[in-house]
Amino acid sequence: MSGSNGYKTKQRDTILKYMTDHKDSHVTVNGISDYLTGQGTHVGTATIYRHLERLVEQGLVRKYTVDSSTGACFQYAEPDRECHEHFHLKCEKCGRLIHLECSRVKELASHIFSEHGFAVDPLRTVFYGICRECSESNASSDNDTRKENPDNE
Amino acid sequence: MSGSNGYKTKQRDTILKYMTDHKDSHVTVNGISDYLTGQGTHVGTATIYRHLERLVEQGLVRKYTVDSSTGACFQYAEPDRECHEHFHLKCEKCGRLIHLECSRVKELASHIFSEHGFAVDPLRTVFYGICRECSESNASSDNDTRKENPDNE
DNA sequence: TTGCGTGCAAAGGTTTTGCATGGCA
DNA sequence: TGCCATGCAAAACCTTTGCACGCAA
Repeated sequence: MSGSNGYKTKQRDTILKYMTDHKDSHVTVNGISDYLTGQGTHVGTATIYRHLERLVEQGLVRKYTVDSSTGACFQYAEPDRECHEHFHLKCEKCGRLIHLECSRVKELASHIFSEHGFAVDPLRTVFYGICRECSESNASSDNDTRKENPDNE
Repeated sequence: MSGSNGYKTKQRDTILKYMTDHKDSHVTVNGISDYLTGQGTHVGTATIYRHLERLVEQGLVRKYTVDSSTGACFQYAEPDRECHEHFHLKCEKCGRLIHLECSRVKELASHIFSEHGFAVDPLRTVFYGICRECSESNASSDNDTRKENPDNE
């Protein structure tokens, strides 16, 4: 347990600011790097990885792994309200990652815990299926949108 | 949606046998490859990937992604049981796969479809978390009950 | 014979690591 | 001044893809 969070550097502030500015969506290391480079505030990839890893350890950032062939997703976790738990829907057709902020899902997690003794981890749990757009366009023709980079809304 | 499962080859049988022999634990591509090579039945990595991908599409195998920096995990799913009817809980501690027969979960799937337009696929969706036994013994200090990592490090 | 399956290697992508340098405390 | 942080590149992985050849049907 190290009491210090490390030095306060410009890169640390830059990354943390980016995370808090995008706390409503999940981001990738590539996305962060590209954005910062575009802003003229280039930060090395290794530095981003190292900071993100530390932030995850500190509980300030959550790490999602949707697919093993794509990269990891990160999202800022507000330290105030830990109840900010939502689940993710992953469309197997277009690869989109949808945030599901729904009380019913949280109720189910509570039910599974109280009745079945299983503590569901929202961080790891992803619902796989077909999203509305894809299921509508699926009936007519085949859209062969392979699984690839998730968008960033 | 092709009705055929492809040719019946020696490699296909070998991989499928390995999966059914290890249906109580999840395995990695590397683990399969190493084991088969040790047995003198070498199968190319690409072939393993291609077969696993097909088996996942057929619903015979489930694919887990625990972490993006490690590889994907696969586990055989018995076709006998009506696994399309219920969901699965995967304990991240002991690796056990729990079949959850619960109407509340099905209700949730219906809710997500009707309200959010997303058709959840029960075959692919797995709830990650900690099972009752592991959370009870969690107070003590057994941390790594990994039974399926022969030579990781 | 036809066409899929296989193996090997190369490619493509993500994440980690080594090392010299720069910056915080 | 002493370390930690950073950047760059290389390394280490995981996974996919291309292509020639083999084998099932």
